[in-house]
Amino acid sequence: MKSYDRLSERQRSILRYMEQYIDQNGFPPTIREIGLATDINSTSVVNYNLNKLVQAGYLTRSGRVSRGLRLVGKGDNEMRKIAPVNNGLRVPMVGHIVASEPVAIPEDAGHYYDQDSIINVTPDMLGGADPALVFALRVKGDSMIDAMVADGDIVLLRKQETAKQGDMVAVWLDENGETTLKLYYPEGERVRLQPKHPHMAPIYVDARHCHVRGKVLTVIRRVN
Amino acid sequence: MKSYDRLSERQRSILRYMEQYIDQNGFPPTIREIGLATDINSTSVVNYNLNKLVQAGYLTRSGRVSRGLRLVGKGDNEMRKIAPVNNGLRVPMVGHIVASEPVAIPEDAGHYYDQDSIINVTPDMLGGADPALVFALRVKGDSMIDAMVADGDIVLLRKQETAKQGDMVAVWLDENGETTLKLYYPEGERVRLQPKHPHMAPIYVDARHCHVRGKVLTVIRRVN
DNA sequence: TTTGACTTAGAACCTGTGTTCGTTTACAAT
DNA sequence: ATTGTAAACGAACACAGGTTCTAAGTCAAA
Repeated sequence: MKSYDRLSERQRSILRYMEQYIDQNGFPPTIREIGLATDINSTSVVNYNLNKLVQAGYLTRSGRVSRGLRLVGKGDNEMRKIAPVNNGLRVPMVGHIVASEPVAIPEDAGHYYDQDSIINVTPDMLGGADPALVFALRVKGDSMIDAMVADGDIVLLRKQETAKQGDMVAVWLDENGETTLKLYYPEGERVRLQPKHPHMAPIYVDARHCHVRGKVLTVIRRVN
Repeated sequence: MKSYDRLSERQRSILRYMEQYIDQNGFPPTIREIGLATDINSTSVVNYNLNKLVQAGYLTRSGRVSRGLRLVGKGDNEMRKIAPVNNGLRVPMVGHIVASEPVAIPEDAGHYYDQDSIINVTPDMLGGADPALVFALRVKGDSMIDAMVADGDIVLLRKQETAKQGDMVAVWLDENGETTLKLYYPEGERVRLQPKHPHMAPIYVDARHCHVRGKVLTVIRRVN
């Protein structure tokens, strides 16, 4: 994963246009307007490059709303963000975690996540884990609500096949044919999977049919 | 047309909302958003009043364009320059949010936060909000567990005194003498505070004794 | 009471606009 | 050549959101 993102001429051109457009109109342009102005004949390409710019930290987007663009770094007050700060890390979003569907865990080498699915995080969110082993999943459905994880949440996991008592892990259950997030408590032959929500009964499964995929490091939930 | 029209309360309300919204999001609101915020339940009425405001010279419109609104006399040139900005932003952690204790919200005036209480986040976690208005709180206790927020979680909030329907907000309740996180649903004289957890009964409070402190943008939970 | 200007509602309509997806090209590495 | 990946394309989709229309409620003046 190459880490220098030199902006392409196109991306620079988009920024230039946006700056001018906003200054001129008081609101950001649409994807199609950007395309027209920068000689891009496909909205998806504009969209693609906009996401690149978000990754590079040049702007932020409000998903699914028209003109939901915003240039980062508008004249702020104070020192707030002055300090260079450690750079963000980039973590691959390898898919969704849904009940009744296995999770595609990135194998040692062959990973093929598309660029769009890379999220930025800060080092402290990894809790010291090797960034190379960290991946992200988006939670679909409320099946993990008893683990205090809601639909749409993003979980950062560290790839590993074992777990310590009390770890919050993503486990594949042969029996149920699904992957879930639970608290992990090995008890000899069997494993107790304790929902995090108080007053909810634990699940017991055979240790041989319970495969740890990764340990949860952080849960991120974007609200609205 | 008599040009000396004093603005109606509604129209003034629209202007107020627009100003706040633009400041907050960097682009103007939609007709429907305006309606929602100013208790107008018909898009045509909003449209009607917007045209009035144009007549009165308070704003200009770009026909048949989404968010084609522009406050007149409002900063055209606000020094929006493209600042590369690396992926990290710094957000002050202003304290804890606990049942039965008020939250210290940072005031506009110059404030000084000590190093330890600053956390790093990435721009996309702010959902387009002005970084200068964002602050963080650490959740103490399980009192907000019905809002899917657990002990130890960090919540990123945007400082604001108003909220839209469905927003997850930090509200101060005179009655209970505490601040909590809930989903905000204004219903005329009263406010319905809906816990996020399904199958849990909402709380109803008098709108006058319910003060919004900030809107939750993101919830971050470090596991283990 | 009637009239007419002003304001509000609600729904229907339809274009604008973000999103997604299958495909294709360019280029570098193996 | 073969493979893998970044980048581009264009079409289709879905719904957000501006526009328009009909109807009705308010209120002051006649």
